[in-house]
Order: sequence, then C-alpha cells, then structure tokens
Amino acid sequence: MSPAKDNEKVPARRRVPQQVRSRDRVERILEVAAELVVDKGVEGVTTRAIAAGADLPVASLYQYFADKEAVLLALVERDIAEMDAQIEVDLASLTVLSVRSMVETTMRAFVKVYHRRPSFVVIWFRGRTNVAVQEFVRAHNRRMARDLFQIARSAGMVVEGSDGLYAELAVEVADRVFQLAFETSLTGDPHLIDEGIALVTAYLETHATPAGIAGVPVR
Amino acid sequence: MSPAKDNEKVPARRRVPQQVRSRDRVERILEVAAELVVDKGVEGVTTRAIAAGADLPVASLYQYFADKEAVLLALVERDIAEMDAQIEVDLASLTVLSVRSMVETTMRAFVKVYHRRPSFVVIWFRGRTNVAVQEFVRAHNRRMARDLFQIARSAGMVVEGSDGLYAELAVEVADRVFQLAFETSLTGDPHLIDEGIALVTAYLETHATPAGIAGVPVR
Amino acid sequence: MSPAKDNEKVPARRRVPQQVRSRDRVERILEVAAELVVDKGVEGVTTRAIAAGADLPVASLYQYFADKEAVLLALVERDIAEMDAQIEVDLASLTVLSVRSMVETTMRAFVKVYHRRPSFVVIWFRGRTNVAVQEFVRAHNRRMARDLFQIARSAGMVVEGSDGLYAELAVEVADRVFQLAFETSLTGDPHLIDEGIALVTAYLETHATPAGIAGVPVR
Amino acid sequence: MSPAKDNEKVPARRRVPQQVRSRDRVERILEVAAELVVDKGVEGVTTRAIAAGADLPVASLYQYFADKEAVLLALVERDIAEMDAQIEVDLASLTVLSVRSMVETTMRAFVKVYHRRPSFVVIWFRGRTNVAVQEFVRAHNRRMARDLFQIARSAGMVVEGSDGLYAELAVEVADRVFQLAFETSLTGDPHLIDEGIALVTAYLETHATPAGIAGVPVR
DNA sequence: AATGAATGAGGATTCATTCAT
DNA sequence: TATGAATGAATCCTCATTCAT
Repeated sequence: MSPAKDNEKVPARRRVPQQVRSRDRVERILEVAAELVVDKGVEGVTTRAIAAGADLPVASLYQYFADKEAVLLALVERDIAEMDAQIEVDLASLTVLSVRSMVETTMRAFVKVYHRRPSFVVIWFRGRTNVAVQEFVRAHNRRMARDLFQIARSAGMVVEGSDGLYAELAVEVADRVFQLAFETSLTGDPHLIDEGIALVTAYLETHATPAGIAGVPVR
Repeated sequence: MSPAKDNEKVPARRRVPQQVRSRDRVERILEVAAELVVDKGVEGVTTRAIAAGADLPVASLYQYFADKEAVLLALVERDIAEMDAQIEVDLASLTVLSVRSMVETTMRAFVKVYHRRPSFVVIWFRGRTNVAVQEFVRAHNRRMARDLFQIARSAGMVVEGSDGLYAELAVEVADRVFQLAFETSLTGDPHLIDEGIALVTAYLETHATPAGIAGVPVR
Repeated sequence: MSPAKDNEKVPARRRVPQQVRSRDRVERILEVAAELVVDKGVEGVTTRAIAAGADLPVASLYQYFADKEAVLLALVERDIAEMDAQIEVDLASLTVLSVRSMVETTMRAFVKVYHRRPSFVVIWFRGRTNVAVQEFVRAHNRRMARDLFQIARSAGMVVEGSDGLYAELAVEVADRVFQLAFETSLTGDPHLIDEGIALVTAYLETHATPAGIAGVPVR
Repeated sequence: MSPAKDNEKVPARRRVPQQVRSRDRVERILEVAAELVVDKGVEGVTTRAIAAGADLPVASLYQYFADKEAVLLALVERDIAEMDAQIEVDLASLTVLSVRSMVETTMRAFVKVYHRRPSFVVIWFRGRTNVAVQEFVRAHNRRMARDLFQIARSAGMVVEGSDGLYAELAVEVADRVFQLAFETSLTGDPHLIDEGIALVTAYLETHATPAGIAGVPVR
C-alpha cells in the first residue's frame, strides 16, 4: 500500500534512495504510533513519543503528516483497507448466501483483522476523540452497509420495500457489539462475539425473504 | 471582612454549619462540572475551570474529591441513581408484563433521564476515558440486567435453561444503541431509539416463553 | 507602586512572608524582562528567557501574569506612571506658563524618564507589536493631551474655537519625534530633541493667544 | 512531463529563457510577498507562505534572495523608486515654487504611492523590525531631503546659514505623521494628512526667505 | 478544614535555513 | 540552477497535584 494519502504530506521524490528512505520513515512512524497506541492508549500517542520511538526529530514528523491526528488517521485507513480486503476474500468463498452466512462471514472477517491490528481496536473502540477518524470510519461503515445490502438484494434475499437503513443500523450495532467485546481485552470476548452475530442475524432476518433466511446458492 | 465586632458574642457553631457548607460546595462543584461537560466536553472539565466556576480555590477541590476523575464519577453515580429510580417507578406502573413492555419501559426510562441529565450523555457516550466511571457503569449494568432477569423469570417469561447472560448482553447492546443515538445530538435520534427497542425486543424474544411474548398480567 | 494590575493575576495573600516573596518575584520578573528588552529587543523577551533570568519555572510566570504580553504591559504601565509623576513635578515648578515652556517642560520630562527607563524606549519606539501596550499608551497620550489642553485653556492661552484635537496631534507628533531621536540610540539624539521641541512649539503657537505665546504668570 | 520527444530537435536556448524565468519568478515572489504583507502583516510573511503562494519550492527562494529579509527589502526598494518617480513628475508640474507648494506636492505624492502600494505602508509603518529596510529608507530619506533642499536653495527660498538638517528633520517628521495617519487605515486619515502638511510647512517656513514663503515662479 | 503558592512535566506546532543531489 | 528533504531551535501555554501554612 502506498503511504500517500490526502492527510499525509507526501513529498514528490526524484530519486529512488530518497523515495525508499521516505517510505521507510513513514512506515516507521506508523509502526511506532501503533505500538504506542497499544501500550499507552490513544492519549499516549504524542509527537514527542512518536519521534523518540522512530528516532526522528519531532519536526520531521511534519514532513510526512499534517499533524498528529493525521498519523492516527493513516493507521486507521490502512487497517480499514485490510478489512475490506478480508471481507471480500471471505465472502467470495461462500457457496450459499444467507443472512446468517453473510453476517457471520463479515463479522468474523472483522475479528480476524482486529486480531492482526490491535492498534485499530484501541483507536476505534477506546478512544473516539479524533473527529477525522470518526468520520472516516463512519463513512466506511455506510459504504459497506450499502454494498452488502446490494449483494443481498441482487440475490433476492431482501423483502420488497426494505431500504438500506436497516443494513446501516445493523452495521453500527455490530460495531458496538465489537466495541463491547474488545473493550476489556484485545482478543475480544468470544462468547460476546457469537451472541452478537446471533443478535444481528436475528434483527436482519426480520427484513429478509424466506430465501434470504434459508440461503441461496451462489451462481 | 466580616462585620462582627470584637465585643459581640459570636456563637461558636462549628460543626453543623461546616457540614452544610461542605454539602453546598460539593453540590456546587458537581453542578459546575456538569455544565462544563455539556458546554466543552469531558476534556473541558479541568480543575481550574471547575474551581473558577464554583468560585473556589483549586486546592479546595481536593478537600471533597480525591482527584479530578472522582468528580466525574460522582456525577455519574448521581445520574445512575436517578435512572434506577425512574425505571422502578415506570415498571411499577405496568399492568401487563411482556418482553416488549419491559424493554420499552426500561429503555424509555433511560431516555427520560438522558434528557434531564445531558452531562451523563456526554461523559458516558462521548468520553470513555475514565476507567472508574467505566467500571461503575458496567457494574451497574450487570446488576440491572440481573434484576430485570429475576423479574421476568418470576413472571414465567423466560424459557427453561436460559441464564442471565442474555439479559446482560441485551442491556449492553441497548447501551450501545443509545450511544449511537446520542452521539451527535443530546436529544437522541428518535428513529434510532425506536429501532433499538425493536432490536433488543426481537433478540430477547428468542429466549422468551410464549407468555413472555404475549404478556402476563401483573398480580 | 503596587504591582497589582488588571492584567496581572495577583493572588490574594494571607501572610506577610508570602506577600513579600510574591512581590519580590513580580519585581524580579519585571527586572529581567526589562533587561532582556534592552539587550535583545522585544523579540528577545520569551517566557523561557524571563524564567531563566529570574530563576523561576516557566509555569510560575503564569501565577503573576496572564501571558507574555502582560509582562510587557506591566513594564510600560510602570514607566508611564513615572512619566506622569515627572511631568507633574516639573510643570509645578514653572513660574510662567507659555506654549513654549509647557512644551519644553513636558518633552524634557519625557526624556528624563526615557533615560531612566531604557526598556520603555525599546518597547515603545522599536517594537510596536503588542496591541495591549499600543492601546494603553495611545489612551494615555490622549488623556495627557486633554489634561495639558485644559491647563492651557484655563490659563487663557488657547484661542477661541480651538479644540483639543490640536493638542492630541501635537502629543502624537512629539511622540514620533522621540521615536526618531531614540531609534538608534538609547540616549536620544539631543539635536533632534531640541528641534522637535521647536517644531511642536511652532505648531501649537499657531493656535495660541498672544498671552499663550508671551507667557502668563502662574498664580 | 514535457511533451518533447527524443527525436525532435529541441533548440538549445539556455540563456534567455532562464533569465526570463528567473525574472518571472522574482516578480512572482514579490507579488506574493506583497499580498501576504497586506493580508497578514509583516509577521505573516514566512518563507513557506511565499513559496506556497508563488508555487515554488521553499529552497528556490534562496536562489533569488539571500534570506527572508531580502524579500521585504526588495519590495521596499521597488516602492521607494516609485515614490521618487512620482515626486519628480509632480514637482515638475509646479509653476510656482514655495515652501508650501513643495511640501504639499511632495507629501501628496507619497500618499499617492502609499495608496498604490499598501504593502509598503504595512512594512514601513507597522513593522519596523527589519534593520536592512530601516537603513535603506532612512538613507533614502536623507538623500531626498538633500535634493529638495538643493532645489529650494537654488530657487532662493532658504535663508542664509540654514543647513540641510532642517530639511532632514522635516522629512522624518513628515514620515512620522504618515505613520500616524496610516497606522489604523491603509487609506490614511485625510484630516491628519492635511494637518501634517500644515505642520511641516509651518516648521520649514521658520527657515524660509520671504520669497520662499510667497513663492517664486519656475523658470 | 482551607488555601495561596508553586511547579514538573509535557503539549503541539512553526520557522528559516541548509545541503546533498 | 534547482529542489526535496531534513532539522535544530524555539515558541507559548496548560494542567493536575502538592504542601506549608
């Protein structure tokens, strides 16, 4: 993944060595920030601490990131992209689409990435301060809800007259169930996750066709 | 300067007035803190700001509270007690107990108090930093779940073999639905609240007896 | 002069020793700031430098002054008060009031204080950044112009129909002449000062009665 | 990327285009700096801001200017040259030379350029930090005073024994009157300007011959 | 019980300039 | 000539807490 994002100042580069060094540094910064988040919480991510950890002058942070918040946002963007990829792969392996299988597959995909990316868990579930992060994840949730809803509708799983709002609420509720499950442990309470899947499934099945509940084979 | 002259006998009332003053001051501190929370967010609650608002020396705060977090905790404790009272009153007025009526009554009772106590909304739904607060509310949620579960079981609304964990999850999910509904507005998104009630009801009905779904008259 | 001003946070004190230490510190801060101004210019006055010079933690500055600008303002206020006193004394010693004697006496009084207070010279004539200082001196100039105008009018020195605006302009022009004279040297170019006195006198005499030009004995 | 292909002969014009580009860039830099000065004050002129405004790398500024102060100086030099030109033209149109007509013409010429070049007003009247600028303008003022004095003396307007110092002081005082008039408004207080002209005239007339006061026809 | 005074520790960000390429 | 990258050095200010009195 390119480190270039809107919220990062990525200097145009001319020579390969520079580029490489630049990328290294950006990655080092993100890495250190991720560690700090996990070790000391979002509040522990200070420009001083990042700079010290990455062995850089504080001023150099501002070569790569507009400000401190942009570092957290970059972290979140990276992890969200990973979630999208994981969901896509996992959904593609389904042979039967049902409300239950879609919910379970999607939610388990999230859990996989949460395990790989504990820093996301901390930033998102424990420290919702950063407005940019909040808006980014919220927008992503909406987009994801829409996409999943489209898939379900194309497969004839959704009852007539049902709009995407149910999907959005379901995604947000799932998000909060995860928050609950990961609030005290970085691995997430498995029982809570199972129950959460059941809960979201139960809710969405109230808006599903019989086929959506029974399952339709993927063509 | 006091207008008391040396040759007047000033009655030596030391105990009672002190206590009274103490209570006044504590209340003033809480009041100011609540205002600050609503106006400037949890981060806006600084010892300086509280002291200035309550017209007290900063150092005097530490006569009444161990530290800053204790002030927020006191605020939360007060509001939680109010919720318990509201729930008790509202449940007592029910003539028919059902999963739906209990869920709706309880959740609406919360909303009533949220409206009366916007500071709780801000502390709890927007600023989850304070560990003491978190543990307090979590413990309260568990206690409440247990109590409600007992009521429902006594009324024969719960299927055999069901344990209190469902109730706990339901309470926590409800909490997160409220977080969602109150995240952007202090009045709470009414549509989201309605949907949340539906969602929690649907979930709990999967563990209810037919009587629990149909309703049982209160004796 | 008490160091207490609106722009200083002066803590109420209970015991003499505290009070004394407090006053000492305020004075030490002002002293250090004055030295810094003279040595390094207004830009050289940083919170760090003051704190280092006064052997205080930076944070302690904020016990006595609201912010950095308040320190400069305190300095200026102190010096302005000294000017007022000097002017009052020197004018009181005049036996004959004339435009020339009033202008000369007043302007020379300023010069005396400029010599005693080089920090004022630097702050006012070389670094007009600080808005609070600017407004304070400007307001003082207006007040002084009004006062002098009243004295002159009471003595029958001012022609009918002349308003105080001429006095204000004269004061401001005198101020600029001083700026000129002190811009490159802290002692002020004496020739320029003499010429400035002549210039302001010439200007004001165009609004003076014959008595004002010739002089009236002080009763 | 340039659209030039390898097999096209690209004419090897190296000198002229470079020069042209160079001049363009210098002009763009000055233009941006002037805007910044007016919009954000002298303090708002940062190398970053100039570079951003001129769409140049910050480092490239140093190809054309020794340092930041040099940019301001260049701006001032340009504007001062314009003033000289304006004064020359305006004085040339006089048919009668008198102290009054010379003072008025010269001072009004300044005002004209101040209106055309608000950046000069800000740099010179509100931000006297830059030493190079200060020395340049001061030197120019002296030269101008000498020139005007020569003209006046050639025309027999100056009393015997009068030296150029009076002219210099007059110029500097005029400068300070302008500072006063333009301190709060970029258009200058017209009343103050009129009074300033009167003031300078009154002062210089104390050193003028009757012919200088009455006026001498230009040959 | 009350509080004036004091402060250590830390916060984010900006800036002019240099230099290897 | 041109410039991307890098940075040392500063900047002001805030905060929770303690402690002698």
